[in-house]
Amino acid sequence: MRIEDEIKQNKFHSEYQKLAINILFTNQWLTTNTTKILKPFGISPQQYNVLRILKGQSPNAISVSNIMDRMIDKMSNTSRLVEKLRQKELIERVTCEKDRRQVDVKITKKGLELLEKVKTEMNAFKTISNNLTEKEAKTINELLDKMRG
Amino acid sequence: MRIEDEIKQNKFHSEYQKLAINILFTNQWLTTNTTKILKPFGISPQQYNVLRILKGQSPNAISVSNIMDRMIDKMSNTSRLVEKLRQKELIERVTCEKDRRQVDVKITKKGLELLEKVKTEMNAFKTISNNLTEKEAKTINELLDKMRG
DNA sequence: ATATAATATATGTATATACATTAAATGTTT
DNA sequence: AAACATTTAATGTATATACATATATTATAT
Repeated sequence: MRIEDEIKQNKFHSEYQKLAINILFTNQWLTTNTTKILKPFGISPQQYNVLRILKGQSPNAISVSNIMDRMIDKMSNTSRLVEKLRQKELIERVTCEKDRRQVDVKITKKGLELLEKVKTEMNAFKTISNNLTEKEAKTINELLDKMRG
Repeated sequence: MRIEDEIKQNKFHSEYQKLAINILFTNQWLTTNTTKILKPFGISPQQYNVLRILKGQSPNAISVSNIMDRMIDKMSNTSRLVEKLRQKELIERVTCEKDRRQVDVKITKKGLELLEKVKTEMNAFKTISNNLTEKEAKTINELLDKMRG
């Protein structure tokens, strides 16, 4: 559905202004869908992001600031997100011996198992790949990168 | 900067997965920039969205649910956002006489003046139009609409 | 060696968000 | 008209977020 109809606004100041609004709206659409998929698993999209970062490093541990660098939302409160995941036993947290300021974080077996289950559900959300060709997806990716400069 | 470098992830499962992450990241980038511009004016991006919707209807008033339909983020707590704006005297709120469940909301002179000042600052944020041609912006708009189905 | 700066993480706080529930007014059915 | 359903808005509540500040540790400068 056209963004014009989604937010009942039929004129935009420019194609650029429309693009800004379209990105905000599309993000909302995507986040709502993801949140719904994750809800039965008891984790938020941001916690999911952290788990996937940790899976990428597994079986190694990485520091909290290292996680932050890799997060989609840089402004997140990574310490508290990590603590939430620890309470659910999805990750482990140990003070680094070499630099005692750092905290080494590692995904647990339980965390990896949860990600596997989530993956099945995520694969069911095929709207994007149903509606776009791979070439079109690539075009958007290149233009978004160009846009941010 | 390429999304790969922004989040230090050099391989993606597919162009589609990369696109989902790119949209989330670009949204974050855009929201951070907008929040910074709005901060000196004491309003959040969501409050700004409501003000612009009301400006679009001005000098007429519209109901809270009507505002919600036009908002980028449909899940927002429009009642509370409206109340915040009323406290700042940027909008007025009157119970509708014809249907006493409804509340008619209208932007004030002060609200319109604030939007004018914000506009000047927003115009200074030219990153998008500097980095993309109008045709490229249009391409993304069309593809995002297509993507959501 | 001591003072100062820089770094890593955690905490405090106000606001925002998601979602469920409530309350009031209006519509619909019988 | 009475009972029930729907709509509109507000409120309650738990969690998340943004941003400032604090604390501990390590690095650097004097």
